[in-house]
Amino acid sequence: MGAFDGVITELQGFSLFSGFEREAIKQLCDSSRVIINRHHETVFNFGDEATAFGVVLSGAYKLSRPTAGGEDVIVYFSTPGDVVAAFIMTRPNPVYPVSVVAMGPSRLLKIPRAVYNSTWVRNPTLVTRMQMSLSGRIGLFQDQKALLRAPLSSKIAALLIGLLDKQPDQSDGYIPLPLTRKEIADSLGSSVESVIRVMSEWSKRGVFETTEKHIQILKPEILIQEFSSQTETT
Amino acid sequence: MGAFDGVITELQGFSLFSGFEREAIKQLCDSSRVIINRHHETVFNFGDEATAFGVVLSGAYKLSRPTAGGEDVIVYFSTPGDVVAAFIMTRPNPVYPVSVVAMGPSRLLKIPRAVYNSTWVRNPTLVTRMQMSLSGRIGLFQDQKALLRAPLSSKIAALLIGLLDKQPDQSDGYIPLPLTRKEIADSLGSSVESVIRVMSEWSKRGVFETTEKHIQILKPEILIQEFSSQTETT
DNA sequence: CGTAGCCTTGAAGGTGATCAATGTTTGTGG
DNA sequence: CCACAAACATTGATCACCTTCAAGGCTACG
Repeated sequence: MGAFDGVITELQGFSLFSGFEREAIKQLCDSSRVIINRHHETVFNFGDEATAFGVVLSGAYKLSRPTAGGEDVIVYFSTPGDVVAAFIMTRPNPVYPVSVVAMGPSRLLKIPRAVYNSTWVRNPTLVTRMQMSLSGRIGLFQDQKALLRAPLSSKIAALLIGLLDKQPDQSDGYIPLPLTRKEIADSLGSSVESVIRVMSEWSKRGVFETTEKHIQILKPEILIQEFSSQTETT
Repeated sequence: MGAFDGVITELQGFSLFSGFEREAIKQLCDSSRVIINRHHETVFNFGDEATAFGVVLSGAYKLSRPTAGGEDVIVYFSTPGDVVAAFIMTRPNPVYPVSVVAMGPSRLLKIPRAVYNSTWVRNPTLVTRMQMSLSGRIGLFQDQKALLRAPLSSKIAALLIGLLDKQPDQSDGYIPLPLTRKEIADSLGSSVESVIRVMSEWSKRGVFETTEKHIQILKPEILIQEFSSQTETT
């Protein structure tokens, strides 16, 4: 059990477990394992029987599901501290509602379903925190829905600002996510080409820089203005 | 307390409370009141301090929130048995994330926030059911996101089928909702005119009929085909 | 060193938004 | 009970944004 000590310390740093005793966390993570993933590796597959859920320890994972057209939609970007697939653990015969794929080198604490139903739901504090996390996710969906009629540039700006807001330290504008234009398009329900046209423009203006591993936002003001104002020539 | 007996029987009929003892339900509904609303009456206002949540008893309520453009987006249509605003009760100083407005004559059981935090979260069965309801809502959002690139006709078809699926008895294609084209547009992030153009076509073909109080779907096959197939001349 | 995935740019076309005008229904108060 | 305002429904014309299709270059990885 010594190998787990570091993990428990990591978990204590997440708001989900903040203030929890090490011993309590250890019980909540009974029989769980740390999964180490490389870029593009899949942890859970859409439609598979859901036997476990996870807590993101480091890196990031994208949650996606197929559409009728054969394309994929990215539903959510999970960053450290996020819980994935936990909310369906209480269902009778759960299947994964999304695929979970690593973005860059990432680590996930994989916890058996039985632990959720025996231990997690019995802990009132944890239940409350989970509900807050859940309602936060719903809030995100609602925010996105409110942007349905906004121009594509607003949606991209909102996405980037949203990702930045999730970072522990947002002051430097650094988003440690290997995010491709295709993934942005899949997340917004748009086409790669359109996303590129908007972002190249910003890139020229020095609004941000991207490498294959991260995004560096240099002028967040422009993004904020973009998604709050309706009248913009781009 | 006799006046409440009928309400408790109603609640027992909802999946949220199925199998609960009358006495248990009575405790969960401590200090709550039945609110009777007419068409267009507002129960909760977006941004107001959230002091209570609700359970829809009869009729329906639309959940909407304003957008940057001054328009409204309809986020969800609540029907009997649905819980509204419950998920934010555990937050420190909650405000309503949506406005709740009656669609036609409706009744809502309004429960003080304190009851949620003292009684509801202590009941493991109820917590599990709430989480299932919540994850169902998230599933809906994901389904909608998967349709982002689909033509408007598919989105409208999916909305109607979704509403029909929520009805206790769906076999007759009857949806007891006074749903306007504008509300459909606001729910899909589209314009009234576009919605009308699609629906008039269907109306001519006898796919459905609408009155000021309900929707009668006559040929669900056509709707199902519309939103599952990608190639359709309409 | 070849393939696959990603990025980029251009041209053409379509779906749906916007604007405008009019008809219809509902609810309200005199 | 009538008149009027307000909300909803409808139809047409125009236009913009974004998609689609096509083609080429770049980089990473086996």
